Amino acid sequence: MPAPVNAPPDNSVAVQVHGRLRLALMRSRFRPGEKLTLRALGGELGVSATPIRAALARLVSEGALEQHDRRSVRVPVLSDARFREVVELRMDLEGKAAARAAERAAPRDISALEAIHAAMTAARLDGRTEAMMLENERFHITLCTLAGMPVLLRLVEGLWLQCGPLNAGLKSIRFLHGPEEHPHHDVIRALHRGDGALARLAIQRDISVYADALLRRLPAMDAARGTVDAV
Amino acid sequence: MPAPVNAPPDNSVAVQVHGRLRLALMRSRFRPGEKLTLRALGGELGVSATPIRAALARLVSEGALEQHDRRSVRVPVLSDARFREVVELRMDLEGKAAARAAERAAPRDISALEAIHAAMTAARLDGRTEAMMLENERFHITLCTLAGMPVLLRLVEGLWLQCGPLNAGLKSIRFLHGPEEHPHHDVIRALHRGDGALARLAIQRDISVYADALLRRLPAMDAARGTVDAV
DNA sequence: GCGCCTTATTTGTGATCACGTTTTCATCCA
DNA sequence: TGGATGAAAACGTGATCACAAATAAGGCGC
Repeated sequence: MPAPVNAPPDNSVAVQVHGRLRLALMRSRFRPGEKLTLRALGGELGVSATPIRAALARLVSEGALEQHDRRSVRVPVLSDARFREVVELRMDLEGKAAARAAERAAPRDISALEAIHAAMTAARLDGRTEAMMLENERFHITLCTLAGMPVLLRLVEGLWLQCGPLNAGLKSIRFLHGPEEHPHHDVIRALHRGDGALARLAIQRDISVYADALLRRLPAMDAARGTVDAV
Repeated sequence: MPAPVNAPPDNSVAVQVHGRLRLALMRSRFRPGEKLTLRALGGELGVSATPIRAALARLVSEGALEQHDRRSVRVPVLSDARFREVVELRMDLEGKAAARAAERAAPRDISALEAIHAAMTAARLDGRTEAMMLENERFHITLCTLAGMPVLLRLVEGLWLQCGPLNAGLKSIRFLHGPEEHPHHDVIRALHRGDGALARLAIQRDISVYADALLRRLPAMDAARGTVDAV
């Protein structure tokens, strides 16, 4: 076919590709260090190189991909130190967002947050790990939304995208704490009380214990899936 | 001409355009709310639409531009609240970077910082405001580099890009404090002593007094150059 | 003189092509 | 058999084209 004939149904093809690649990145569909080529992705997704180029450019700017030299974009390797840095920044930024959210959240906002955590707990009990992690992300992002700070929200989303590839791949981090003593409950309690300092501490504890558990399992994971040894 | 004939001299045309647009944004060459069109920019820069598209996509992802609906990227208006938020985040993030830099900086790093501040002071005394603000940015960015936190550095660069358009347009903010009591001196002193807490406070004070002065002059500036009233 | 409908221009988008560079692979000589 | 060499395939890049949607312009009826 010589040109696009039918109307774009919902959104631009480029943003669709961007979303699909973003999701694939979050789920570790690509190995760290893997080189992404335009024609291969285009053939796989059934589109030409143009929207792929746009999507890759955006992902590079968002920090989700790296371009070592020009003419090769790669999935970042996310070293140990880099992961620690992302976690530290997340604790600062999400901590601030939680504190601000506690001072602003309306009851219905808190209810929405409780619903998300309930869905996450349900997925956890059913063993649907991937759905659980998706709901976990929704919890954190929604909390940041409640802070009413759009610039901060963008920053946090970017950090999630960067450390997203690590989250997938692990299967059972489900027994860090019992369902009743999950740090999210402390966050919700703090929101109900309007206690900003408590909300900050709670979300920071949540991030911290999760990251620590991830860091302990990280060497084993690296050994399991073969990371592409870079040039 | 039907196709690119000569070899790319130094860098890709797309990144050149990206840099030029980024610089133009920093210097307020575009009015807030102005719509940027592919063909117009392409004609102005003498390139086709393709590299312009890539550059605009990157700038949108970096937060330097907004796309209200699809098929129209605009220069953000940067409301009062948004500017305050960017400043608050800069204080947090650059404060952390300064503290970390104080614990890590080698003497030659501090010397480089002093040289930048000297160049900035010279530009200030000569009345070269634009050069002064450029050196000021170099000071802040270099300080963040010294923290050895690449992710944090990216975030701060993005924040500078977002509030950059405001910095230009004002001419004489030069008399906030005498040349000897500039907050940068406190930062450098703190680096020499390896005092992280002091460095954080100093850079935060620098950001704060500058932002306050800017906020006071902001309504007058908005009245002066006509902001494009959005649709 | 004013509002609505039709037409013309503009704009973003995706596909395709041409070109230069890089990488890969097969061949050949020592 | 091993390492250098040549050709060929692959890749990114920028220009160009065709098309759809949106905006602007123009003309008609009232």
